[in-house]
Amino acid sequence: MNLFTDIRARVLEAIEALQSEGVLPEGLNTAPVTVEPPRDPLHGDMATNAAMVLAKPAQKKPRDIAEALAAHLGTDDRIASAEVAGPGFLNLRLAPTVWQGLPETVLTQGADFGRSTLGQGEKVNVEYVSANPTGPLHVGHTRGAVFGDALASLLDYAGYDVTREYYINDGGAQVDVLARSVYLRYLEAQGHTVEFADGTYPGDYLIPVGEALKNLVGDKYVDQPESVWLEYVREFSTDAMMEIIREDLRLLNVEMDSFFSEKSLYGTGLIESAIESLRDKGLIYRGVLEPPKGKKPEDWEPREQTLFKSTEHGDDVDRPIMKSDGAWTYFAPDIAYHYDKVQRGYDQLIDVFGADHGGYVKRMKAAVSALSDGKTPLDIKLIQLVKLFKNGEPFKMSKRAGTFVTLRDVVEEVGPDVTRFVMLTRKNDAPLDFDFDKAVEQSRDNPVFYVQYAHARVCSVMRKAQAAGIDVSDAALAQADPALRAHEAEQGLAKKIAEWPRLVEIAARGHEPHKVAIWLNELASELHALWNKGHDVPELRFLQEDDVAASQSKIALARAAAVVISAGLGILGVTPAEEMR
RNA sequence: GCCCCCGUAGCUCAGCUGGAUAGAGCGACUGCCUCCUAAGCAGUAGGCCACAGGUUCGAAUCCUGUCGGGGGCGCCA
Repeated sequence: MNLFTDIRARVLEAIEALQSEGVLPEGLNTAPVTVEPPRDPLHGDMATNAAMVLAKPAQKKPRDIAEALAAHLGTDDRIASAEVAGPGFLNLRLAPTVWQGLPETVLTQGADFGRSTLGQGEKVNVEYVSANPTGPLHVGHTRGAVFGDALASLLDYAGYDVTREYYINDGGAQVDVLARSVYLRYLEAQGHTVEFADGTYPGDYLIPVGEALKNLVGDKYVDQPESVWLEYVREFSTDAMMEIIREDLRLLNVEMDSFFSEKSLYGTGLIESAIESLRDKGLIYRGVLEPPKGKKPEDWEPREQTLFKSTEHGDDVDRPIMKSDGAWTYFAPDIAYHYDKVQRGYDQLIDVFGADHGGYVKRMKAAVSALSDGKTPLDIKLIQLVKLFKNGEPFKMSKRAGTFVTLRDVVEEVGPDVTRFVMLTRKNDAPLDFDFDKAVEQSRDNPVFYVQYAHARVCSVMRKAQAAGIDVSDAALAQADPALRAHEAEQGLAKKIAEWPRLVEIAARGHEPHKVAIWLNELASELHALWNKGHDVPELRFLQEDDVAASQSKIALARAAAVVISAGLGILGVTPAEEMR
């Protein structure tokens, strides 16, 4: 149930009525008509721009249209008043009974209040994390993991059929590097002294992998050339790394529906058929690219390569898909992978990349556009860096030295709930400061705590009420008398709650889960405010001494807020706290 | 040189598929605990929404340009 779309539908009815009365001409485009909360609550509960956007096509004064609409809308018993304001806004005030009745709706629908049909069951593939299987996940991956997971949940809640997918980059040279590094650890486990040259991974996390390899194959690969052991060790190592990564994701409560291996594209004809598909469209040719300007390419020399005409689909230059030695570039398997996604019948694709991959956005979009004949939209969300702070000091990491702050480090320090929430309080494309101290601080400026606390307060009231023998089951609260929560301040909270379904749609449409986190903070603020008003105005306290009916009615409102907080936190993957400790 | 992102209160940031007098937290100042958790609430102060044009009934929001910050730019993944 979305009050805003309900009322918008009512406005459109009024427009139609005016058309049949001949006041407005037929054939007006009503798509730009919106019904939204006004910036200033003094203007009312909802405002529509209908009169202003229709004024020009209808060749009438906005205020005249607004007056006519107001006359029609005034007859709806949900609408208490409709007044024309400013340049032609129509401000609507809803009947108090609408707000008083809201908790009943919420408590009847539970977590489904806010669930939307926006997605119409469309199939969406959200690809995220997709870290190279060369080591544990670090903080940067963590943000991508949390973002992708929350986005997937949000889209699911908004009515999409979502697949969470991880693309395993196990086909390139970096897994050979991994294999060599593990081989060194293997030799080490055999008692050899080894040295980690540049271009190997010196991290300690490979020590147990080397040992495990020793336990499995004994000394079979000692003193053997790479050609003997590379393939086996590579497979063994990537499997071990993926196990570590899956375990890291479990720590964050991220669960993938599907893992797609890059390696599975090689030698199976999948890359070839993807490229063939492009060739059929006349988008593959042999050619020589211009050198990039302004970047002084030291060893640049013209080479003829096999190119994808990505410029036909919005890219700046055409991109090589095959090296001059005839091997595929990394872009080729990426094309094949996305071709596979298109073939699997998704209506929409979303890729979550690190911000350092910003240069690949256009070519990937071009590829998907070409492969799907423009039918499958691809949205690429870039995740900016996470800057870590501890004791006010920036926390540095160095992958080269093998010491970096891992996902596990963060989660073990502050827990999955805090990790997830903090990472979702900023837009994906804005850098994020993550302060370990602030993240666990219990104060107003820690949004995790603040929202959790609001939920816990409601739970606290309910415990008190229950102890007093009051039935606070959702079923009982839904039956409570709405008229006993008629105070203006109580309606204020109800109005905030009523925004939830609309917020879900806005956040889902924009692929912006951070909006959920920010809105939850606002909702929590409304609840804390009402709570504190109870200090001065006893009738606003949720628990009314010796008045079961009033208590139930007011607690129903609080409980409705808690239900929505819980649903919102659920999308973010954060557990709502029952009490604070 | 080209492409992408960003520039909003002293600080950290919301708001951006155009809407009325631009918001929140922190910091500063002032109030509120005989009362469901003061781990909270209320209020005051603080702005040329980087700059200049354009589109529009209306621009922080869309377009163009300038300046400033970050990221990226053919065989590397």
